Formats: sequence, structure tokens, C-alpha cells
Amino acid sequence: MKNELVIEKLTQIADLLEIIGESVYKIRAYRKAVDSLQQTAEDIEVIVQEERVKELPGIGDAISEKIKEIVVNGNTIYLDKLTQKVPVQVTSLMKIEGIGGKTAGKLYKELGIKSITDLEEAIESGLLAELPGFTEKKIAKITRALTFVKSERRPLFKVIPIALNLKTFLEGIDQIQSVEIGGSIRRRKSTIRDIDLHAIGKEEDFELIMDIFSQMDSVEVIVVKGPLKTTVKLTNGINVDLRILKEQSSGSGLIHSTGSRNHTVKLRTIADRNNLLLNEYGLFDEEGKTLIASTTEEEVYKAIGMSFIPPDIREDRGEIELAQKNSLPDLISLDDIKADFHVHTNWSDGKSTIDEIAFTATERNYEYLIITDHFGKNPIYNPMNEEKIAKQRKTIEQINQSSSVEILQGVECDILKDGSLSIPNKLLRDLDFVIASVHSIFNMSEEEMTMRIITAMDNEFVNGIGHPTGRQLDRRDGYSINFSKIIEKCIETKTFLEINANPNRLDVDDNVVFDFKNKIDFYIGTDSHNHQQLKNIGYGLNIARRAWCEKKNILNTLTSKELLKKLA
DNA sequence: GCCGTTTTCGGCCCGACTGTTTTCAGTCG
Repeated sequence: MKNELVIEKLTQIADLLEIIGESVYKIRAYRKAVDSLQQTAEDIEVIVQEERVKELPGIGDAISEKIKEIVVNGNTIYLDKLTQKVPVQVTSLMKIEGIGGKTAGKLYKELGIKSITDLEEAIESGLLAELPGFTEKKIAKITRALTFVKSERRPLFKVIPIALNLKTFLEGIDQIQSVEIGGSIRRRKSTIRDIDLHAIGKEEDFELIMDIFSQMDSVEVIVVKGPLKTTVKLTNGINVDLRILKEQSSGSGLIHSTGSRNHTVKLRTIADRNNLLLNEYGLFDEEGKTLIASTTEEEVYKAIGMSFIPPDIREDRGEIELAQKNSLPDLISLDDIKADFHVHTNWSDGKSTIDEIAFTATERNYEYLIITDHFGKNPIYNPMNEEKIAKQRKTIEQINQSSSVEILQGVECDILKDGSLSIPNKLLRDLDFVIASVHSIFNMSEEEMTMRIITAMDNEFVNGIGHPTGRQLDRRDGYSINFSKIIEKCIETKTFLEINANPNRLDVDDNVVFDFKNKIDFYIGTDSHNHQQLKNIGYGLNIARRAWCEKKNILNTLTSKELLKKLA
């Protein structure tokens, strides 16, 4: 898929326009187009072929033509023309905190600085200090920023404990009444760039609170510091924003802190259209004098004419328009989940017995559970074989006689290089649920990998594709596959895609589920290797909720009878 | 450059912090 290429080129255009000093609205339009593409799991080539590019929000005549050009030629003449004025390399300067388009443009125009290395040399040689406006203080700020490693996205599960620690620390400060975690953590994105905290206190204490916050042991450097908003970089490299507001602004402030940016921008636009002013302090009349709503989020949403929007879906993907019509989707919740579809036991590489897993499933109020131990040749998985499958079946039958949770016997087999499976068909016939996954040989082209998975789906016994992209959030990107083609095959062969709830996988991504949930069915599997990991189902639910899934979109909400009927 | 519950033309969210050009531009979220 060429989606990444298109995103890269449009971002370069936006950056260059900023450096050149073009209209901020034109720049914004390109950035919006990039946002839109990033929220799409569909193959941009397919979208181009089917002439649906302009259906993407924020993409009109001009940008759609450039997208077509990039898809066909790998580049667009418009970008070439821009790079004649400013080399594309100059955009790398904008990756430094505190340097935007204007500064980058000045550095290039006045001193010919094109790269971070050039900039370091110009500081070293004293050349930069000769440039008007670049005082000692400003250069010191840039120098400091150069030592920052720009914070990278990290898996949600790794950031949550850090955020909770900060929350606990701040709640321990007498002058703070309450603390909420906002931002992308509250929206439950799979990966997180920085931590947004929102505290409530009394105005006279704001400065003291910020002093305490910015002097925490875990702070590496203070990025910005004011009485209302402070940003610090922790020693572990994560940026933390703290916003303090008075109690009166709790709701409007939390909406602001939670975002997403595009969501809040749309809310403010709607308020403005109704001659109201919305900011983090509240919803006001046009002059900003009379306060209309601010204490709770519900109150603010209601006052601008819509129902409450759950944080998980605040991405400006149409949720605001539905909230205005009071017709938001009834998002799936934990109570709807009747089973886990992907669980390993000590029959293969899991650590828990089937009994232990069954007991934990009972505690979770599940009705049933699908055991899917590995079958294959790789000894690392302590894989099942024909004999073990038969024995395990007997064990399951015994447990089912006394357990309140019904156990189904499934399997997770390998999709081999040629798309065949690591288990003979004669064994698949008697299993309740067959997951096929890629576990080896990742370095294939997108076409080859797509074909490999499609071939596996042609096997009539395969029910689901496990962790479809193979991504591990803290280790490797997934292999590229063409989702448009995979989905077509899913429809043809009635195969389901997995939402792998292992918090380091979260595979497939919520964009995939969002785009295709009405075409195929998805199931959530924790891929648990011990009974404690059954609780990871919550991470899978995050994906489903962010993708606007209702009960009907997720197979785990079916009873075992309904599921087996569907499989038959 | 995009878009339409006043508009196919004229708008485009709002505010905090920084450093400096002492009234504001640049950057960021």
C-alpha cells in the first residue's frame, strides 16, 4: 500500500509551505488531509481507482489530484517546485522542539542551514549568534532542545503505570483537589506520545503546585513553565503536561485536556456558529462574559446541543454530527463479552492449566472460552500434536462436566511460507475454532504476505486470522499487508479477523476495525499465556470501542450456541 | 486549500508560554 508514501509527501508539502510562509489555512488543509489518511486502513490505490479520494474528509480538488499523482508517479510536481525554493531536508529542523516553520525558514535563508548537523555547527562556530533575534537566551533554548530525544510513541500499557504514579503523587499535594488523566491515554489510543494531566485547585495555589510538579525527582528538564500550564520531560523521555484549573472549569477543562485536537476544534466551531465561546474555562456567551456551562463534560456537551461523547471516540470522525442527532453508536462494553477466543494453556506454551483458566473465566462471568493451543513444528511453542489434541479433548470434556464455563477446543496453527497450514486438515475437522497466524518469515513483500494469508483463508477450516499484521508495539512494525484484499477474501470465505488484545500487539489497529466492521466480523482474543492475562480483554475492547463497535460487530458477544451455528 | 443550518465566497478554535521586535510573533497543544 502506498498510504505511507502519500502521507510522507503531503507532510513534506505542509512543512515546506510553513517554511516558505504560505497561508496558515493552506498549511492546515494539507495537515488535515494527512490526518484523514492516517485514519484510513483502506489501500489508497484502491480509493484512487474507485475515484473516492474526495470522499475523505478534508480532501478536495487540489489535494486529491496530488494524491493521484503520488500514487501513480511516486511524487507530485507541486512538491518538486517547492523543493526548488527550499530543500526538503530543511523540514528536519522543525523536528526540534521550539523550532517551527518561520525559524527553520530563517535559518535556511540567512545561513543556509539545512540540517540539524548544520545547526549544531552554526551554534558551535558562533555564526548563529550573529543573526538578529538569536540572542544568547534563544540559542541556549535551541541548544537544550537539541539534546532532547523527541518523544516517541510508546504502547499504552507501558505509559499507564507512569501516568497513574504521577496522578497519585499529585493527589498527595494538599493544594490539589483532584487529578484526571486526559489526552490520548483517556481516549485509549494504542500508543501514546505524552501524558496530559488535568488538576483542580485554588487559584492562589497554582504557582506553588507548578513548583512542586516541576521539581519532582523524575523530571529531567522543564520544557515550559507557567502557573496554568507546565510541561516537563521525565528522565524516561516522556513529556508530561499539567494543566490546572479552578473547580468551576472541571468539565470544560477535561474536554480540552482529553482532546483530540480535531474534536475540540470542531466543538469550538459549533459553539462559535451558535454565537457562543468555548474554551477550557467554560462555555460562554459571545462576549465571553456570561458562563453557560463548565462544571461537567455532560453539561457542556448538552449546552452546545449534543449528547455526551465517550472519550474513546473523540477523534472528529463523525461522532459530533451523530451526537447532535442523539444517535451515537451504543458502544460495546465489558458486560457484553461472553468469551475469550484466543487462550493458551500449559498444553502448549502457556503457564496455566485449563482448570486455572476456566476458574478465572468464571470469575470474569464468561459463559464460555476457546482454548487455542499452538500446533506446529516450532519447539519453542511446545506445540500440540495429534495425540495431544485427542488427550486434551478428553480433559476438556471432563472439565466441562463440572465447570460453569463451557470450554471449546480450538487451535492456533502457523501459516507457513506458502500459505499452507502447520496442521493437517483431518485434525481441523473436529476442532471448534481454528486460528491461523503468521509466526515466522516476516520479511516478505506486501504482495507475497497478502497472498500467503489469503491462501490460508482458502482452507475451509480456518475461522480466524490471528494478530493479522504481526506488529509488536515496542519491538517491530507489522509486516505490510493489503487490507482491502484481505477483507475481500474474508467476505468470500467467511473468515474473521482477530483483535489481539495482548497490549503489546493490539493487532489489528482500530482504524482497520473502524473501516471494515460492517463488512466482516471481528473477534477479540487475549492470546493469554497465563490465567492473569485474561484481563487484557479490556485492551481489545478499547480497540473495538475506538472503532465504534456495537455488540453486533464483535463475535465475543454471541453465546456459544450462536457462535457454533455461525461457524457451521 | 477546504467547505456550506446566513455564505460557491469569505471565512477558517482558542489560549498559554517564551523571548524580545515594549505590544507581539512564534510555537505548541
